[in-house]
Amino acid sequence: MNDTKPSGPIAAAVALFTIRERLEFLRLEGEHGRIPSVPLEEGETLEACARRALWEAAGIEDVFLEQLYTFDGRLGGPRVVVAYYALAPHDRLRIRRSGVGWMDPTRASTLVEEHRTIVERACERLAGKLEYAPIAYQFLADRFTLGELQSVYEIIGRQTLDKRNFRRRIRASWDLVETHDARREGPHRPARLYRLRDARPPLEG
Amino acid sequence: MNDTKPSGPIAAAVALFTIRERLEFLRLEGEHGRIPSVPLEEGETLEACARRALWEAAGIEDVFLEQLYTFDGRLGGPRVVVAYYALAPHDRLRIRRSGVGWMDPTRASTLVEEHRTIVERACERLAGKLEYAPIAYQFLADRFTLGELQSVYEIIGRQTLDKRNFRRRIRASWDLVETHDARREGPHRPARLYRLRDARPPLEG
DNA sequence: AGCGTTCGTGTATGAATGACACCAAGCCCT
DNA sequence: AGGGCTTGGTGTCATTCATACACGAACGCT
Repeated sequence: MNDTKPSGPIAAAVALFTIRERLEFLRLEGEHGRIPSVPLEEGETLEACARRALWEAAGIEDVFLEQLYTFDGRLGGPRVVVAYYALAPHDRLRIRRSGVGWMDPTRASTLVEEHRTIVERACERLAGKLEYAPIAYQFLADRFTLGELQSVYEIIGRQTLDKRNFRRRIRASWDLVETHDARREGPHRPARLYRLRDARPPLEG
Repeated sequence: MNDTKPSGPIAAAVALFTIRERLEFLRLEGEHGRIPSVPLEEGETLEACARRALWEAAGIEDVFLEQLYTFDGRLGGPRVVVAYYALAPHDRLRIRRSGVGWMDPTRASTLVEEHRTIVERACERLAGKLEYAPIAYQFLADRFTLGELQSVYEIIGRQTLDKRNFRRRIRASWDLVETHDARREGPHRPARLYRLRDARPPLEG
């Protein structure tokens, strides 16, 4: 967590995103803005190392995780940094450490350069991947409404979408299962709950 | 090049592809099938290391190179392996070392497992990227015919394409410049030569 | 009972994609 | 010189896909 502290030659860094009104990422508080990052240990896989970074920084576990890119480390830091991004529904995250908070990725410029680059590239990957892979549900609970799903797309894509066209597109490209339950929330018609068939646990895909 | 030889904790490995009738990749000869791979040196960038792997194994330089994925190394090898894939036109490659040859990627199963995985994932990435990025020209000379370009798509996609639809698609999505030259080759009508506007040198993009 | 709010559905139009056939230009051979 | 062979180069039509758009349904609240 400090540039001058000696560390192993390889580290994993994780940009964890969640949605709470807006898209946000997990940021370590401190003079130099950083995201969770720890050196790779003996016998540890890269993915395990990335998960440990989240655990040690924030006590967070069980999130969707995908490798993003590997960067040349900076002088005084690790030799290389393997960057991951992670997605999780906000209400399933239990932050068990202090010293972390959420930040709008459009304000990533306050991070140290290397971590800013990771957050920016993760945003690009995320926006791109929404278009061709069913990952948006990683921000939602196991069962979700189509309205919630549409919100994820609108927030990440920064544009409103037509409700009917959106539903047609999702139904065509995702393998959704309509449950018999609905979510009632507020003084209006309840929304049907769906789940993804074969929704795998949030492991690397 | 030998599992038991000590090496640094980080290595770069490169799957170099070219097209010569079929899609082929550069393979090191020897009992255990391998692709070029060298440990990262002090002060060297990952990309430079990947280029050095190609240089030391085959005397090849100046190819298009893109990072693919970073793997956990296997016991006895480097701690992590940063995999790259490279593309180059076959006739611009000068192989200046012995002990290397070309192999059909569908026969990658004879490689050591880690390198087989790299070749397979590189093929997937390549096929996917053809659909949305103008990289196919990396297999061709600076100036190329649309027929040559179509061949690249057909070989990698393993299916024949309609000539007129292909040309319409490419003209719509690539920024092509029609030169005033043509390539005469064989007893038939010469083909117009095109080049890509802003065709950058084959560096990482 | 009426109001406010979100949920949920179909159609009509324009855009993009896929299928399809012929003449042109060159070389070779007779 | 003419005919044959081979690859280069072009347009239209049918289908599919994407976009724009409006209204009744179900609930809670007052």
